[in-house]
Amino acid sequence: MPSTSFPSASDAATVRVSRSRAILADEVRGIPWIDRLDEEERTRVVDDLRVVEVDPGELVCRVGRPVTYWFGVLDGLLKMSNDTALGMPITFTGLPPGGWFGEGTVLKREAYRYNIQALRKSLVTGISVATFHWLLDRSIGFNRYVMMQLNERLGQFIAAREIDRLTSANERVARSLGALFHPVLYPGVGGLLRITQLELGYLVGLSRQRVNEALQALQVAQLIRIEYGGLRVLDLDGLRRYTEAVAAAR
DNA sequence: TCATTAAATTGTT
DNA sequence: AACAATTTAATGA
Repeated sequence: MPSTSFPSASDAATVRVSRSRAILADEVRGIPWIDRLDEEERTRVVDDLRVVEVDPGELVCRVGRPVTYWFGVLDGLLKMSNDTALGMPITFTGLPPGGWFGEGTVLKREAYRYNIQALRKSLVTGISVATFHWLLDRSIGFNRYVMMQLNERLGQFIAAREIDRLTSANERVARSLGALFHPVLYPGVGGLLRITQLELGYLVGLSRQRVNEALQALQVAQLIRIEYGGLRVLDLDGLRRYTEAVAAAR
């Protein structure tokens, strides 16, 4: 298992729907918008929801493929990325538990505009395009959630552009973590983000060593606490405001 | 439930 | 990239 490279999207397998199963009652609780629905809506949704286990490197959806589902992460960690014209992959964001994606393309019934790849063994669920639109046509609560989602996601993309311009590795890690700990977008994360330093490296585009170094700096700055297989946030605002100048002033 | 072993993750060079 | 140290997960009595 080489630690330097991650399977590229081009030669990775795509998850098949035939591998999916029905959702368990316990797993339904991990869906942030389920409480916004009434009895009838919830029944139809639970009936429609499919769950599939995704192995590291596997693709949940691929650029250009027709939209089939609106996806959500129940457990694990996914990466949203795209290939530039030059063939270099650019990571937009990580998707921790509680995150839902693809609403933009589902809304317009277009093809997916990015690749979603599992960084680790993950549990992914989703509802069909038909059910998505059915909900959109009758549930105000669902509409509010989707609107919030679109709005917050826009903010994330803007933040991602800023992160790309940052030269300091410490700052990049800090800002990326700030995005990953988004309490509204990823309510499943809570105070503890389950992510290894290797996975964070794939996400931010840094070596594991450099990520380790950055995390230690952030821990010294009292912004996070490093735990085995994960990170705990102590100061979310501080993470987002973090700059090298502040650290140097210590 | 506990002890042992294997695997995963972190810290360091 | 390699290595040692640490933590967790798996196994079986």
